[in-house]
Amino acid sequence: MTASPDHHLPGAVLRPVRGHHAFEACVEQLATAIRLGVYPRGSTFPPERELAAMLHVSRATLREAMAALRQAGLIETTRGRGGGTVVTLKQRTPSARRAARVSAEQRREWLDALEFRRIVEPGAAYLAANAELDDAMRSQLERAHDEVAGARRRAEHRQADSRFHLTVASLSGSPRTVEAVTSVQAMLHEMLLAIPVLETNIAHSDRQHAALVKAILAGRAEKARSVMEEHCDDTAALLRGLLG
Amino acid sequence: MTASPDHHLPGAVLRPVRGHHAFEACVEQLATAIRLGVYPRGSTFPPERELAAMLHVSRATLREAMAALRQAGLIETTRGRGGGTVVTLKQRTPSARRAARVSAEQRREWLDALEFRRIVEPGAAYLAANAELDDAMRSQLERAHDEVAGARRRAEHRQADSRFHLTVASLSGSPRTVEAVTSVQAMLHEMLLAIPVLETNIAHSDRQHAALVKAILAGRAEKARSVMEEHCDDTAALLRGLLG
DNA sequence: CACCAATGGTCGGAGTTCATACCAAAATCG
DNA sequence: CGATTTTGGTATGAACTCCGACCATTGGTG
Repeated sequence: MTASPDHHLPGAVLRPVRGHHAFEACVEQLATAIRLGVYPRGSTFPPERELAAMLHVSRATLREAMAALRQAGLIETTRGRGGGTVVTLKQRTPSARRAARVSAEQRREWLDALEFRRIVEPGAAYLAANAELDDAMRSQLERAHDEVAGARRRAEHRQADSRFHLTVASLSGSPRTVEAVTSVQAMLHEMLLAIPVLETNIAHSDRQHAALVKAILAGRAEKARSVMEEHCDDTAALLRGLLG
Repeated sequence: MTASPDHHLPGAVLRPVRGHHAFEACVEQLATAIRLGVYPRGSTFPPERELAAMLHVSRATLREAMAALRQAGLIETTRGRGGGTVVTLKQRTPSARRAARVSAEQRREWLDALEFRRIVEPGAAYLAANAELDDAMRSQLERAHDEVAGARRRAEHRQADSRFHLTVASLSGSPRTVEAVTSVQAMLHEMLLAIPVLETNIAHSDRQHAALVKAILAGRAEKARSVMEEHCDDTAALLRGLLG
């Protein structure tokens, strides 16, 4: 029996096996972690050998990536006991001129990320609400929420918001879900930097966060999901409007 | 202002930047495409130069991967005009002894994939139902469904089922969603090969597929999603029971 | 039958990444 | 003050991957 594949599937399913170089992927992942507030300004990276192990690259490759981050002014390194790498990045607010230079390809990628975000973040909220959360986890969620509410400057608020979403994802207990949410949060961050948005309705966003926290802590999975869907839809509607 | 990161986030968010070698990733992706029925037995791969471009690897690396697949008996290659690479894999049914040797790490990974599947496949169905589908797309979906219904042998049915799910994902119009569904379908395939399951209720599964196709073609996004959720839950319940 | 096109196969050299070992700086401790 | 520990920094050789060019096979065409 001979058959040919449905002609649409190979093109849809096959993809670059590894993306760009290890070095570049390293830079990107660390820069993303900094920008999303996983390593806020003033925080320190794990020691090189440990971080290389976490990223599954050689120390040489990691060091090359670190050199690039230093060059970009994101980190500073000191040697010797008590030394290490400190994050120095001062977050920057969006530039009003960036969106005009966004390519059609970039636009498509951003729209795709918004679609995917609307799948994975509500899914994460649903799993988090269904999970058996211990007191430490519940505290993490409440603290992450408080940090958003307590953030004063916009860039600080942006990072706190990312950490909040990443915290929800981590409570899902699903590594694949965490990875998916990390990638969409990275893309969202990129979009919000590139697109000059009006101040989002932070009070409204905080109310949604509060409702989400309440639903997760109460174990109301469907409620958690629908609040997160609404939250994603609100951000997406704003960004789509500006992307055209 | 100095801060340390929430101690849970770096561990959750940082991940291997590139996985294993390009060569190994190549083998894995092509073997997965074969096993999921994207390239069924008797079908031919695109020419080497084209396939290398699709996977973003060198011809040399691709050729090494092809050599490994030949060695494994999955493909055969002939040179000259009208030559190329033909899939020869005879699908195999699950071995009753494999599940006993599954490591705890593998088990965790599989359970994670089931959780993630329950997020991304309903999400894909929802997007597909919301998408503007032209006649060609509607035909693809109906044909994929018919192939599942018409498959007689179990391994053939398994591949047709995968192609059906990949087709739904491709109709979502979201590359990230397609990638997510591809990865969970690959993992599901692995699980179903490793775990000796009782014959699933194919008639029930077909009814769920039919309901899903109907909902997607009618543009009923919420319905499509809930049917897919039920479909995922049924498979997951069976597999979880067997995984312990 | 010669030529051409469409495929796979091979080669050489360069770039990237890795593993291992060892050196240097800086802080702590006895 | 010397020894130790904890960090970053450097060097070397091997493995992996890539690129470009060219060769070989096979089938189609005029």
